[in-house]
Amino acid sequence: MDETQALDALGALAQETRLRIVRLLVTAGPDGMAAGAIGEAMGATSSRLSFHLTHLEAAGLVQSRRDGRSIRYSAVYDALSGLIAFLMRDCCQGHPEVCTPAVAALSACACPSPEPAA
Amino acid sequence: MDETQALDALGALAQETRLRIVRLLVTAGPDGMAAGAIGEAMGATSSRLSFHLTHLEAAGLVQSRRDGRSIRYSAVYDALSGLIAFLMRDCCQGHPEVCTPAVAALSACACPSPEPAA
DNA sequence: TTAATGTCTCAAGACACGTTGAGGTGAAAG
DNA sequence: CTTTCACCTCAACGTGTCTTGAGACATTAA
Repeated sequence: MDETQALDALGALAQETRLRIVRLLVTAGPDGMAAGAIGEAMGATSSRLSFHLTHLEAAGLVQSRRDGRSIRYSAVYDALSGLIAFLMRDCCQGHPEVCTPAVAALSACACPSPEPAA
Repeated sequence: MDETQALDALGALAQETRLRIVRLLVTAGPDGMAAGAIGEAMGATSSRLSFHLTHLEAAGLVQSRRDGRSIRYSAVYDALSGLIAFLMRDCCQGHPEVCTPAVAALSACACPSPEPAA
């Protein structure tokens, strides 16, 4: 992820409704949710919801596919992990003060295998 | 870090000049840099720079202290790591697709000790 | 076809954001 | 004390963002 993509992603996440949508879709898993279900969870009108979903999709954070008369939205995990990696990149240039607490927070979660394939 | 703080931090980072300032200050280390040196690196007028530095300080991402006739700004590492932890929190609820690549990216860097004190 | 459902598009308005330029404040030097 | 330097504050302007409401499009059922 380059700076332009990171700025798009950060801008997309820097809005209450959109941040909640992404968090909702991440927990919803790969199948995602229908737009209507998201709108109900957000308490947003269809127009407002569509605006934010379009914004998130343009930023590459979510993707959509039609399913019958619904449209299902799901999180793009690569985009989110890419953004996190982008934010962590700097600290590795001799200043691990950012990385270490982040990894500690990670380890405190229930992630199965926190070590890479290498 | 709660949602409100995360939104402030994301909004502060979602702007080219501010994102570059933060990245510059993270690599600059705990001593930080004088406002003038930051402005020179950014190619920004003093007014514009001050606006963005004030914005970043209000978001808790940087802090300032006077040093002679200069004012030195430095990154607040806790805020950045807190934001990253906030973004990674969701994935741990059964969907490690976000965490794992992020940790892999971390390990690919030269961070000395990627395991917490525990 | 007609009707109902789910979602998107568009225009308009209110509001927030980023930049600029002029001017002000605090600290050091002569 | 006056000047210079480094930086901040303020008002104003153009631009972008978010919300709303009306309407259109696509899909399915009767």
